[in-house]
Amino acid sequence: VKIYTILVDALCKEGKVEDADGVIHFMIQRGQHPNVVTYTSLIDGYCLRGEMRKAREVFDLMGFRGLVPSVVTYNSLLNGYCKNLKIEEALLLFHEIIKKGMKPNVITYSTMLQGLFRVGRCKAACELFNEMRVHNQIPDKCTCRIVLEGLCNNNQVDEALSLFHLMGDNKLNSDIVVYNVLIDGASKNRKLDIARNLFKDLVVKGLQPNVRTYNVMVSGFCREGLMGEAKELLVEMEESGCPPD
RNA sequence: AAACGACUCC
Repeated sequence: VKIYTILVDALCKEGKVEDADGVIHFMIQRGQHPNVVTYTSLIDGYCLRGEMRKAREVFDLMGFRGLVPSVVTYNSLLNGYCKNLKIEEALLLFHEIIKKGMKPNVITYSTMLQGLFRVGRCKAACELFNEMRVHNQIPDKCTCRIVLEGLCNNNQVDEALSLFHLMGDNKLNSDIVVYNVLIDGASKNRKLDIARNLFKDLVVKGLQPNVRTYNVMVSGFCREGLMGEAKELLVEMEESGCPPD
């Protein structure tokens, strides 16, 4: 079952969901019954393609077959709803997890947070962000990135920055991805001065800008028509051993 | 642990 499941998962990740479904039928014929992990992989496959109806069918089918969805199963389906902006379904599912007596984990919360931010429901997102600590789910780097990006995408760069500073002296400060998120957020909100400061700041902290950092800065400059500065950065990329892609 | 969340452009 394990080896078949690995196959199902790999096929799903390549978008070959119908092949994966075929493998599952084959498994059943052979008396090798798919388990929760197998079905979860298939659900994730459908979600990645935005086929939420099919994903839901598989989810329900699991139930009929007497399998109990795990928190990962819920997370996969939740992610599908969030990515496809079906926020009401996502919220329903989120509450269903709790009703079933399961414990949402940090990934559940992060996924839900991202969904709320994507539809512009910042207030609800921030409340959820507070609520997760109450339930002893400690936000990790990934959660923080989602929240900061969510704020930036909703024209709340200043709030994102003060939150970033509040989060202070932990691992976030040495996370280049967080800087990428903030720099991109600032420049998209036409606050290039802030972006420039963040860029300086990360260098001061001894962080190495990566290709994405530069891409974000360069497009920021271009957006404002500052082609000179954009070119300077391209040169800097070559010099610092990080050639443009 | 065989399954889930994160950064630019596309």
